[in-house]
Amino acid sequence: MTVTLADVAARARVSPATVSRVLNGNYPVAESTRERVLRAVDELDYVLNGPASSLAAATSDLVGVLVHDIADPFFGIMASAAQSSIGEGGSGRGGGEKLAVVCNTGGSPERELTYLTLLQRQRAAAVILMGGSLEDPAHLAATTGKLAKLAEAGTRVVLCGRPPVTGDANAAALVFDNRGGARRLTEHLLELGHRRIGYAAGPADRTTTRHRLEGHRAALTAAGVAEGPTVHSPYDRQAGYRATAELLARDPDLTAVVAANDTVALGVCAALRERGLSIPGDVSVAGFDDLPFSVDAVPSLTTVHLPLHEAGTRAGRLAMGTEDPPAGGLARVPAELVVRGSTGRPRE
Amino acid sequence: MTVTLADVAARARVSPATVSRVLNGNYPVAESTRERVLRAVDELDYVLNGPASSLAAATSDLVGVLVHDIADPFFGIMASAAQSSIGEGGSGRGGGEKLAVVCNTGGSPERELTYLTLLQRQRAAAVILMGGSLEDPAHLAATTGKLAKLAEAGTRVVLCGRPPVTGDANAAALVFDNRGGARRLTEHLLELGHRRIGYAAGPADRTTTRHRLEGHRAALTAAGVAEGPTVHSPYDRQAGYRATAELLARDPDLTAVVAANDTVALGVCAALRERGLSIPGDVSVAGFDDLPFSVDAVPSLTTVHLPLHEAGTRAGRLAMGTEDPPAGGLARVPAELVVRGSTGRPRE
DNA sequence: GCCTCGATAGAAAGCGCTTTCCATCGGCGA
DNA sequence: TCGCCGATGGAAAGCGCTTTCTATCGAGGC
Repeated sequence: MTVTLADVAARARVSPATVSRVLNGNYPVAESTRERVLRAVDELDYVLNGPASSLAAATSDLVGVLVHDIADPFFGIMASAAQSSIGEGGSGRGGGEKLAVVCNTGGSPERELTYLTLLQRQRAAAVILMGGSLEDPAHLAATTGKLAKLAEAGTRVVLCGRPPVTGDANAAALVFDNRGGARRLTEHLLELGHRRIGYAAGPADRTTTRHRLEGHRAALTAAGVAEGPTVHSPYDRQAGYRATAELLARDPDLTAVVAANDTVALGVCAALRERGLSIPGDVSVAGFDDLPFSVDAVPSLTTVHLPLHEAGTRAGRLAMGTEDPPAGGLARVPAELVVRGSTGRPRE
Repeated sequence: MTVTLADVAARARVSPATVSRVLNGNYPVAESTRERVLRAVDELDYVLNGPASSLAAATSDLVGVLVHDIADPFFGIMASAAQSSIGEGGSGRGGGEKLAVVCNTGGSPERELTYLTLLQRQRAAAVILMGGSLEDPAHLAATTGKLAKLAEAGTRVVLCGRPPVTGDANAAALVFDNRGGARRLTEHLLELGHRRIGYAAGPADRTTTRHRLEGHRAALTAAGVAEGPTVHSPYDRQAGYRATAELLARDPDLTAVVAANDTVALGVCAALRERGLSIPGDVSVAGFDDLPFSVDAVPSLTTVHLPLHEAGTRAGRLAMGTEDPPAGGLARVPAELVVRGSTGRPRE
């Protein structure tokens, strides 16, 4: 029914072994033979049976990319970049065509684990975990254990924007300088003269949230400025909207609000505007990530630029083995302050 | 080294066949036996070998989701919804755990074909194609042929936001009412009194572009209003920005600009604002899709709402076979006009 | 001119699972 | 009490490929 490798072999008048060798290209085959085989493949419209191939070779050409939320451009950009760089790599088995698959964990540790198991089951060639992780110890232990098992089974593990757990030696990690970026952002606000700064943070139990908050606090401490109100909430627009009400309730005289990320900042702006507060006239607003839309916001958003595309590309290369893992298994990705229109001097 | 099904069988003192049956659950196994097996699985930390399983069963639990651009929320939202509904479906083989993998074609027909081949190779259980297709006949023929082959091999094919090619009987299709939505949008502008309307269209060779443009023109024709300038460009912000310059050059007296989608509309707004034109005071602007950010735009965007989440969910269910395919294999998804702040009466 | 060696190609043994027969066993109707 | 049936579980034959391990054939080397 379906064409098998044996059919191709018969047609090309060679053994199945030879066909396999031509297809995988890691064994010398005479040019004339190769051509004959390729012609047969073409004529029969043969498609390799992936499962059979993976079974025999004990590895597949699947690369898993785990993200918290595909619909969020933060992940979309990284995932897309990773997928491109994975697609272009060309030396592996099966003609080097790797299938990069992105999986949406929804930020849930259970689904993360489920997907990791599924990928382990498929004998994935590599796994990339994007975005910060939950700091819940139980979750951390479970995930780390699973990753160790994957690594042991020959699956390459890459972390992108996720700090490695100590002892997690077999994963290459790309970590964003969230702390430094957040610090510079708050310093910028302080330099402008702000002294009452609210902070609309992300979920309390995420590494990313903690690091950004730490950077923010470090700047305040260094300047000897008292910390303003902080509200934790999810990484979405609604959250920013609601957090703003809370922030303002806690300190009606805020002159600036720092948001966990650009999306949250959008919500903050909407809430502020609704109360008749002008930006940055009455209140300055800052985001984080520098997502594409932040330049289009009105006013355009002061934020911290994260080279998401580059990071994703690099993660993809690491997963392919095209790029050597960084020394110590960990590379820092810089975060750069971008000053735009949403921040200014406080009034009076 | 790695634990195999045979190991589990030995430990549970049953045959491999029984273990397989317990794991796949489509055969009666005594409760006590089942428990023994599951305990053994747990104790040995056994993970099924996917390739082996797929090889023997001649099908895998992979579901491919092809999108033009993951980083675009339009696709992100649909893909994410599809992935959720696929993850929750629970009756298939391997415990019903399907692995929904999203693949980024970048809008390139070649990559689309490559991914389809890769999925065919993996014996995917289903494939979902999201977003309009290129209308290039060669491409259409190639893709249709490939889809036919997939269907023939038992892979379910679902189109979501992509019109089925005639004769492509074995695919279930969800099509957006792009024509109707665009028509209502332009009618809205006409009712407001606009007579000089520019159109920042998408790429000329996409079905989506064509349908939206057709709807727009239908409204104009019905009202007896002459068509304004139209510029084709990609579906991104930059494109909208540039298109606006062109549109204004062709007709400096435009009172409204309709954009191919919300993202493009954002670029249009930016360009307009930069020239000192107020929205909607000087020029009204409308988008399409109603992506989450459009409500946050300033002014908030008048657009056409597409139930992307619902469509994605439905596509996922169709792929899982959880939902019956629509009669005739084709279901229309409504597109609803949403009037917000970016459109108003033309001046004077 | 014979033997050795490099370059190719074939034979065959799995890879780890599923699934089609069968075999077995306890219970129930006659 | 005997035979038959439904409910379970085992044996074994693959699924389609990869990959040793060999075999063969020319070309040189001495």
